[in-house]
Amino acid sequence: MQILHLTDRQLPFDLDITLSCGQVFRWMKKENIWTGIVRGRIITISKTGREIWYSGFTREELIHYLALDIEPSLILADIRATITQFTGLESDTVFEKAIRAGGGLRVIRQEPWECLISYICSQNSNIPAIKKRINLIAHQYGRLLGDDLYSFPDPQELAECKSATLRECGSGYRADYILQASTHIAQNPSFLTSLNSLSVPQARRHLLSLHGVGPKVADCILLFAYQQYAVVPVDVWIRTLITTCYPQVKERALGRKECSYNDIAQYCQDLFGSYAGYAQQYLFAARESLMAGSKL
DNA sequence: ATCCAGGTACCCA
DNA sequence: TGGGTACATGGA
Repeated sequence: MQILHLTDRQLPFDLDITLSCGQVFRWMKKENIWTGIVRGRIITISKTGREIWYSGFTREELIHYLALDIEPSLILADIRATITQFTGLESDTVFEKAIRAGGGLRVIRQEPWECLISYICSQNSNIPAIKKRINLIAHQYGRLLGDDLYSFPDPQELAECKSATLRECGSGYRADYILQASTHIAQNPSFLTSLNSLSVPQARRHLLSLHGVGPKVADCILLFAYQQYAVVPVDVWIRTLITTCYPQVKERALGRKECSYNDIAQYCQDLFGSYAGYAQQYLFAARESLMAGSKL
């Protein structure tokens, strides 16, 4: 067990929100200790005040995974400046409310492979169901690491499994998506790492070529696994929240019945700027209180 | 019981 | 391109 003391520049940091907000699905909290599996290793993290107690990671790995090397104040300042520039207003009530609720949230650095499968699994499901599904897949196909904790299966391991048993993990119709993506990655081992050297639009096109990966899933992977902080995944919550809190966005539908995926994403990028994806996470994490506040 | 969820593929005009 | 629908499953 090691200790990391957070500096002023690393604040605010909220471990609970960061690991439970629905960006990553396999962390579990028991008696103030979070346990997770990253790259086949068991990791524990807990936080009391400014001290982070951890095991399984080196200090550098911990900082990298939790993105503690990025100063939240700089991100916040950038987003606020863009809001002011775009709206002409001094501050944004909705965004500030989200920050008060969850300003300590960090967008963590996930492994591309597990992130890809996780978000294929996520479609048309609520977060508790997604967590259960992914944990069942790890339990079924991963290696036992100890204490009922399993590694996330690698592409070969998943590619070799049967559609029917995948469905027993609660995957439903997503089983074939998982299978096809696994097969593709197993046959093209450099697929995910090669995305690092591509532009965002190119990387997005590559991700969209996978069966079962649409715009929302591709954008989640770009944001969570490739640190493309300007990318804004648009799920049903964000769509509802943006159209409710920022009704001006409907002007962008231009004769169409509803805003398109891209209308919403582009509006967020115009409003929040180069950290729009980060801003999206703040809004997503605070969605209940924000929607309650807007009486809808 | 009914509705809905960090959507996508597929079809049609 | 935009609009509609089926899809398996589990949570609330």
